[in-house]
Amino acid sequence: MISSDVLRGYNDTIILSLLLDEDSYGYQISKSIREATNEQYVMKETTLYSAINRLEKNGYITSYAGDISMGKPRTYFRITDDGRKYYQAKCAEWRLTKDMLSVFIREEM
Amino acid sequence: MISSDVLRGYNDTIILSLLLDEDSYGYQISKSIREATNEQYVMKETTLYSAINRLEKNGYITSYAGDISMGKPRTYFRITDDGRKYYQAKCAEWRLTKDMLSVFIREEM
DNA sequence: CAGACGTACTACATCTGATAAAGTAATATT
DNA sequence: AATATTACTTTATCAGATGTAGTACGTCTG
Repeated sequence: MISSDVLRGYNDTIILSLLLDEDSYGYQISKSIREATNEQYVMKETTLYSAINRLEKNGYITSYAGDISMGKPRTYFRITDDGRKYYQAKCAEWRLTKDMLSVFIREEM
Repeated sequence: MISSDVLRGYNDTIILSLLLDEDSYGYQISKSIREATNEQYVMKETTLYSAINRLEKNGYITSYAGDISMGKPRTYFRITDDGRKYYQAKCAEWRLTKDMLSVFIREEM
């Protein structure tokens, strides 16, 4: 089981990474994450939407009404230029963090 | 400069990793972290001590009075068997998390 | 030997992101 | 019209990080 604490602050990055490929909406984003991680990481519904709202508030994504499948119409999200920049910055930060923490992680004992 | 928020949940692991080598006390642990990361990561004083208190409360470390250098006597910390187990579990968790998140991190764009 | 100084913490308040529980909204189906 | 389905929103709570400030204990200096 994956600790959500270490991913804290990276849920936004995960979502942006998917939106780089194509516009998407809540349920599909959630599904993509599950599939990309072989069901290892399932982002909670409230975590997903609070991340989405934060991203939109920060100007990293924009939304537009989409088509209907069954039920309430979907809201699609598209990454913005600021979102791309933020994504790149977070990727760089992640690489630094990863290398740094690896100093304290031992393969075997 | 790395934000400790990124490492949230792994500050405990970092401290345990240092205590695997030798017993230590607050100030020295802090210094070791700085040195091991080439000053890239400087754990805040309050973060350090709150992590230490949490570790002790959870039974992952024990403390004993040490000698004096100048000022208040040091409290030394020693990792327990439970602490070793916890450390190993966190290392395993970290490897999983690292691989998982790497799916969403792109080297270049 | 009193007061300044240094080391080693502790207390308290605040912030952010994750998340549980529950509710709302819009549309299709029966 | 009632129910089901999909797509969210609202509200409240929690933990870990961190800023600000203060305390405790010892040495050093005049």
